[in-house]
Amino acid sequence: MSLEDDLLRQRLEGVKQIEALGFQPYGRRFEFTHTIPEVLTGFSAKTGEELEASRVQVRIAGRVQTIRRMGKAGFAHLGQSGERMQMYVKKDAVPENDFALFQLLDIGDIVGCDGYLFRTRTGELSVHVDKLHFLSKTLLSMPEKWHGLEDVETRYRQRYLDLIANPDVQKVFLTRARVIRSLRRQLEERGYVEVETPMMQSLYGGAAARPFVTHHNTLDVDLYLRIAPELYLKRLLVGGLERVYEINRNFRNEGISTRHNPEFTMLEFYQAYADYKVMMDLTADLLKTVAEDATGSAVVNWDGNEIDFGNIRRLTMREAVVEFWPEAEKPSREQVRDREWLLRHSAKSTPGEALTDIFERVAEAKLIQPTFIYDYPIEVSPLSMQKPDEPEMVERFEFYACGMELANAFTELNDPQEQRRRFEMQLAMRERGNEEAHQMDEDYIRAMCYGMPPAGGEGIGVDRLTMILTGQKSIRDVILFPLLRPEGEIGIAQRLRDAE
RNA sequence: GGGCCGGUAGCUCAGUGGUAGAGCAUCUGACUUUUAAUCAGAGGGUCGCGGGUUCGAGACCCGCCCGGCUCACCA
Repeated sequence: MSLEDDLLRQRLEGVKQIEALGFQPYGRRFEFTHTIPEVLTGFSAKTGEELEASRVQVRIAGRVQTIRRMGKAGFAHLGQSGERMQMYVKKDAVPENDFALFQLLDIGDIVGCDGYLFRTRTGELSVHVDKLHFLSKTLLSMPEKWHGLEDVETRYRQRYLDLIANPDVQKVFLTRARVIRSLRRQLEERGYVEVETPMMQSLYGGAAARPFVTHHNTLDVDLYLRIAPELYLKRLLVGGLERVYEINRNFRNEGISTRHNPEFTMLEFYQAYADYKVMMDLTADLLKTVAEDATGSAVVNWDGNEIDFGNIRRLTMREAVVEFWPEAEKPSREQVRDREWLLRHSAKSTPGEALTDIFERVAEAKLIQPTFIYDYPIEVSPLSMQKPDEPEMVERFEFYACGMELANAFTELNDPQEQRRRFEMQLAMRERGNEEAHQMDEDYIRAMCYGMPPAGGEGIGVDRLTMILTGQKSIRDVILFPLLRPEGEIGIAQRLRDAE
């Protein structure tokens, strides 16, 4: 018999013993007086004498993290929301069956207790238990108390176990929630309206990426999971919703890496009568405030670097190429706008694609401090408006930090004739085999034919922003259930059946 | 997809060709203020899977599976 099956039998035997003592192994509603964090914030400052004088009675609940039994008494720590509280269970202070129950507890069980607060001989704030409550039995053994759960694969596949064993993981996801809450609040304060647009689309667009395909049976049509909500949000601008935003998932059928998950969360927002410069100023405000809301400071540490969201540089793409050129002899300002020079320094076939390619190779990884890169070539920007004085460039910026692209924004193209020409250019690219070229979206053009207000629009990658604000180096550490290959046979049902 | 690294007890990890190990967890016993409790004892392993080399493989070779990092593409 394997150890694990042996353990399962022992635990199931424990369930019967718990029932025999008159407790329910899987309990019901439990009304506590304090959460463990509330007890700690409320009473950590009190001395033992003060606690003795006021005799504070509490009822708490949590998961058993440690047990130290010493004959006719013992200690256990209960964990809740990443904090822990010690309980002291003494044979003559609790009913007989409660002490028997204490003897049966396993690490990982969920229990509650009544008792009064006191300080132990070593000074730890603890609950002097007078009644135990059993709430839920664990049948499997918990990860080791000192190292926690470190196996990365298990942490992602069984995130619940990761959250139990590694309190810092809970903190990351609580910070993620604060990031999203802050973004929502800031946009709402500026009059933005949250909307939901289709995740399943018969035409996909708004970005350059390969899609996931699915099928609707009744309509008998193939549908794509969206790669971006952009084209729908701009239809809403046409309809008169002048400030809209959506925070939701995009799906891109591309590679997986520390910075890419096939489904990821994007904030997209559009503001009528604005342009990319307005969006840039707005983004600077949003990012500074979201950093403060999520972490308490506009300055955060990421991979050993102080990242200051209160101080964002602004460089054109060409300036960035010059500044980050790896050799001592840097190109001149004239060279980085010279068609021949650009094509000589890249394998791409147009000057604009070449400039973008050179920028990505030369500058992107070095953009550690928060930076806006603006003025992009038209070839890589099919939905952006041209610069009035320089038609081969568009009014577009991206935001970079920690060597990652975090946001992409532009003055939205609202001329239907020009949009039609851009789509036709993309179709030509598609026919030449570019799978990621934009599809023609006639309804989008039709919407624009009714008049789309001038507007600025932007997308911000919420997962990557959260990575920086929580100091995580892999996107999987800010996504609760990142995509992995399906696991093989687990076999728990069979084991439970065998142990019954 | 390429390159590099990893998979040994429930967990964290040792183990460079010769009897599969440690700590935590588990089980038994002792212990009424411990806190990585302590003390005494015990059980627990298809060494990711499949081939091969060898008198002998956890280790060496080949293939496969799963994961991590990285490059390429993307946000």
